[in-house]
This record gives sequence, C-alpha cells and structure tokens, in this order.
Amino acid sequence: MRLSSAGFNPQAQEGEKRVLNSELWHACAGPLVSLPAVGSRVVYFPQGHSEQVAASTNKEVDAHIPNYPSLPPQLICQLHNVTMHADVETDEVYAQMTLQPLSPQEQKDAYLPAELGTPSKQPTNYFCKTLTASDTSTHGGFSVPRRAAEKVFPPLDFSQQPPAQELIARDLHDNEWKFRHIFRGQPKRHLLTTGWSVFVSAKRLVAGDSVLFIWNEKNQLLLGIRRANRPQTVMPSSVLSSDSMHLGLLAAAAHAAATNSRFTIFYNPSYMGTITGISDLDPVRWPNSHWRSVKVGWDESTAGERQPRVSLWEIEPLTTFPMYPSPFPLRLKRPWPPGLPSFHGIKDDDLGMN
Amino acid sequence: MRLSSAGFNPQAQEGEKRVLNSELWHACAGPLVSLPAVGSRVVYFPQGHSEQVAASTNKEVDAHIPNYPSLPPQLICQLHNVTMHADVETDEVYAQMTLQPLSPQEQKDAYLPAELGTPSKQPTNYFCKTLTASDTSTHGGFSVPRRAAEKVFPPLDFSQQPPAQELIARDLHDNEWKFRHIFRGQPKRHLLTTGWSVFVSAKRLVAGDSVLFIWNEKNQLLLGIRRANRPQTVMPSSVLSSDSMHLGLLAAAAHAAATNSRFTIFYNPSYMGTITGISDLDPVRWPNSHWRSVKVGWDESTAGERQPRVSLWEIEPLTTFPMYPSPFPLRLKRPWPPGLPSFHGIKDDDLGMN
DNA sequence: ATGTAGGCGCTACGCCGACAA
DNA sequence: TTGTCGGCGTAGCGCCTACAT
Repeated sequence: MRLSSAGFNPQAQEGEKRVLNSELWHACAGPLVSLPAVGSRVVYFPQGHSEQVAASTNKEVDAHIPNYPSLPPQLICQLHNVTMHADVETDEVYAQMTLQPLSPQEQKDAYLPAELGTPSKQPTNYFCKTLTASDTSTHGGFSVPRRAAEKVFPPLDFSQQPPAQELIARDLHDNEWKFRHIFRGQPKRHLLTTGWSVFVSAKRLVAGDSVLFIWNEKNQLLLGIRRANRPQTVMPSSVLSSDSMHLGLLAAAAHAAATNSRFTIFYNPSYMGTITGISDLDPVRWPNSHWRSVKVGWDESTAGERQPRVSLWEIEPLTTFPMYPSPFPLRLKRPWPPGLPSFHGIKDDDLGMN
Repeated sequence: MRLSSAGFNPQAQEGEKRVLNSELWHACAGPLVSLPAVGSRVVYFPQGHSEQVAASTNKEVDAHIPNYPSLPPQLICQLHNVTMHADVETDEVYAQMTLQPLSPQEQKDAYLPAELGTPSKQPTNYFCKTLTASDTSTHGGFSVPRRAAEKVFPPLDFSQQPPAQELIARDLHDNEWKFRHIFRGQPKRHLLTTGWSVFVSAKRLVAGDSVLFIWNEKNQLLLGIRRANRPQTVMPSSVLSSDSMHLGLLAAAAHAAATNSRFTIFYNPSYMGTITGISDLDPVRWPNSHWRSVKVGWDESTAGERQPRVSLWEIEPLTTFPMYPSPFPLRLKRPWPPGLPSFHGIKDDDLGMN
C-alpha cells in the first residue's frame, strides 16, 4: 500500500476526464459489450434503464411511482456523444451517452440504418488470467501462463541467468505499475515478483478476480482488471432515494422526448447479469414495450485467446441495453421464441434465422 | 487489515438496516446537526436539496432543466419517519426521512408549532481527538489525552505494573474493536497499543481525522470517526446523470405535493460546508423562495468538552436544511441581516434578537 | 501533558526451489 | 504446464523509553 501517490488523482474527482484508453476499456468490459457509434440511431428503453438502476441500487421499483403517459416504452434517439469512464475506486468501467430523441414523426417513420454498434474491438495481443489463491496470497508473486508471457511481454534476454526484466504497465487511470518479470524455478516458469503485491492490495484483488495485460501497437503495456461476480456491494448512493432516481430517469427521458432535446445516461455493463431467460411483459406499466429482460452473460473461463469472440448482437438483438441498432446483418445464435412479437418494422425473415 | 470478518456485513448491502446507536450517530454528526422529531412539521426546500445534491455530485445544476411551476419553493411537510444511517465504506453519517406535504389549503394556513428539532443530544461522557502524525503512523499506537482517558475509560488497576486493560468498543455498524489500554512511559501516559493500527488501516484514517470515544449509560464503549474536510472524493454515482438526479428530486417533491403522498429524501450533514455568507436569491428559477444559501460549519478544534455546544438553530434559523421547525425559542448568535425578508408568518421581533 | 524519534525484538512479507497435479 | 508448499532472509511493524516542547 505504498503507492498512494499513484493511487490518487485529483483530476479524477468528478469522474474520469482524460481520454481513457479505448482498447483497455473494451478489454475490461469484455467481448459482449460494444458501444454504438456516435451519430448512429439507437433505441432507448426507459424500462430497461429503470431495471438497471434498480439492480444497481438493490431496490425494486416502487409501485406508487407515477407513470409518464407521454413517455413511450422505447425512444429512437440519435447518439450524440459517448465517453468511456472507469470508477476511481473500483476500476469498474461504464459509459456516458448523450441521446436526442427523434421528433414524434421521425419516431414513427424511423428506419434504423443497418449499422452495427462498433463491433467490440477486443485487442489482439493480450491475455487474461483468473487469479489463483497463490497469485493473491502475500506468500508469493504472480504466475504468468507461459504462452501468455511469450506473446504479450517483451522477450527476455536468455543470456542472463536467470532472465529477468522490469515491466511497466498502465491502468485505466493512467497510473503506472512496475513489476519484476523473471523466468526461473524448476521447471522454469514466468513470474511477476516485486511490485505484484502492491498492485494486488491497491486494487483489492482476491482469488477469482482476473487481470488483463495488453501489448498494443504503440508497444505500450496496458493493465486492466475484471472483478469476479461477487454479491454486488453497491450501496444506495445515499444522495437520492431510489424512487427519486427512477422518477428522474423517466422525467429526463420524457422531457427530452417532449422538447427534442438531449439527455444523458450512464451505461453500466456490469449490471447485465447472466442469461436467465425471457421475462414476461409488464402490460400495466409498460404496454406495448418491446423491451425483454433477457439477461446475457459470458463465461469468464472462456476469456483469453482460446474462445472465438462473440458480439452481444449476435446472441440476442433484443437484449441490447440500452442500444438497439438494426439487427439486419446479424445472425441469432438461437431462434427467436415463437409467439413473441418481433420488433416493429422487422420481419422474422429478415433476421436470417436458420 | 486482518479484521475482514468484522469489516464486512452482508446485511449492510442495501444500507444500514439495524437500529443505529443514536447517541453515536449524533456524536459523529457533530453538535450542529440535529434531527426534527417524527410527527413534527418541517419545511422542505427543493432548492436547498438541489444544492446539496449538486455539492455531493460536484456538478452544478444545468440551466436547461425544466422548472416545475406546480412545485412551490418551500413545502410544509409532516415528518413521518427518520432513520439514521452510516455509509458502509466511509462511516459517513446520513439520515433518511419520509415527508408528506400538507394539502394546499394547509400549506397556506400552516402554523408551525413551536417545536424544536430534538436538540442535538451530544453524549455527556465522551471525548474527541484529532489524530496526530504519530497516532496514524505505523510506528506506534494512539496517545490518549489524560483527562479524556480518566473520564471516559474504565479506571485502571494501578496495583499492576504497568496498569493495563483490554478495551472493547463498538462502531456505528456494531463492529467490535479491541484495544490494549496501557498507562506507561516517562512521564506516564495513557496509550492504546495492540489493536489500534488495525483500526486505523481498516477505517483508512489519516492525520487530521478525528476519533470519538463514548462511555454511555449502559457502560458500553462506543467508537466513531469524523474525517477531516478533505477535498470531497465524491464520485458521480455513475448510475444516474446529475441532470436526472435533479429532475428526480423535483419530480418526487412535485408528485408528492400534487397527490399529498409521501416521498423520501436523504439528509447528508457532511455537505453543509463552512460559513461563506448569504447568497443571492435566484429570482428566475426559485421566485419567492425563502431558502438562503447560508453555509455553516463548526471548527473541529473546538470539539470535545472544552467548547460549549451550540445548536444549528441557534446560529441561523434559515440555514436549516432541509428541516425548518419553528424558531420561536431560539436566539440568534448574530442579528438577521437587515433588508432581507424574514420567513412568512414570523416577525423579526419573535426571533428574540438583542 | 503529549508529540516525535531512537532502539530493537519479532512477525509476516516475499523470493527461492521442491514437489505434485 | 502451473498451483501450492516448506525453506529462509529481511523489511518494517509495533512496543518500549528518552527527550523536547
């Protein structure tokens, strides 16, 4: 815990203002998270957003919250701005988006262009390892998988005995972390020793969390983390009641829709959860909503270079929260459940199901 | 950092559900923070609340947020519920309140009863010390001011050499902390040794922060902290945009006022700040508002038993956020600035100025 | 009365290969 | 190939007094 100077950044007070490293952000977010392109048209589901806020505050939506009859269940919006952020405390990644609802007439006539959200650009030269008990204990360092070390770390000088070098990696906040990379032991293996424990304790990593090393085109070493799905320690912000937050969410969308002005949302990929199925519609609160509470997840064990990457869009077009670009070029991994209405203006045939 | 079991409480996930120790809460909140009684009538200032949220999110209120013409600048409410809470991470104290606006007719006729908010019941047998560099360094323990130790701690058995005992104190989350209390050195002094550093690192205390020991009527030792006014590390919650939060705040109050139903707010004493003066009115957004942005603060150096305690009400009735019981029995420490309108229904004479 | 520093025992952090799985 | 362990050297934690303020 001696890196307090590296751990604190006065600029970060009101969020991350500097330009985050995009490839590191996407790597931390995971292959299932992709962001739509600025300027593209997306669909915003207040209900979906509402559920996300409910999940993040651990509070269900109270029934006495008034409806906004003027607020349709989905708003087609133009995306004006997307910025990537990372929580200063937890390194949790999230995105801030500025949306502008189309006019009522445009909402009806809207033809969603055949744009894919920028396909999640996972870096090519990287590795991701889930930390073991030995990796996180104070007893030793970090055991680097052999292929990973050979692929993403600079080559060692094997004329030395033992071969060793200093690695400098930067995290999402541009903090610098130094590690001693050594190749020793019997049998020989790659290890990170000096500097590793400081990183583990500073980021409060535990066994089951994952670390991520990227070697990018600029020959920089980037370092990210993905925490295991522990029971969300999200505390109620203690600033606004959850009821007020839901109201604020609805009011912001409704006001923007009524005045064709912009509004801002936070997209927090970590509250997506894992696949549980398709929930029922809510005909009372959200009549005619096309929002489906299909929760998707990706297995941490498939991370790294072994598994072919898959985009969220390829799995289930209607799960994409809160964005919904045109699914035309997409193929569903599983057929769309019969009997469920499809999105307006899109025939089942167009989805290219097998 | 070995008290992980004590530091984590699964029940605390969605806030503090158990009954917090009231005297400890008030001691941590400080003598200037008092809570109105359940059932009493209070005045809620949306503008004031809005400013608090702005302070806690480090964001100014955006000008394009729509007004709520139906929402008056102050709402007289009945207070239905008050619960005391403490942030699980930081121990920061805050209160949750359920308010019900009176009917429009009652708003007009409201006669605020001459109730004081329950005067901040500061415990009698306690001490508060600002931590020195030595107190927080890893080199040693905690030096207990002599009078404080004699007053608050159980008496030592001076037949032992050196006299020593084990102290067990409980914090706001009912976690137990054990300390070795010893009287030694030349000259003799009271010290907390074993157990102290665990507490300091668990609470992440630094020099300048304060600790607070209470010996209550049930012969229990209570332990609280007050952090120094460091630059607020409040991050934007990354759940809802600040615009949406402001909208939600206004919408919740407006909806409750329109339907005479209840709404919930969080009252966060730590965002009160220090006295800076009286700000101008905002005739555009909040016409006829009686809210004044008088910020008050209390000097940490005056804490403890030396200084006579003072209630917030005694300093400035109109500063009380968000509560405003009748100030009849109060005396102002400084005269009400001439030329500024007083609160409706209250003559200056009634304020008992000298 | 109490903040800080020197002295110094001893815990536990952290680097090493030896094993297995 | 890599997770865990026993083995150790040693940094720094933490208990003590001395001294200054």
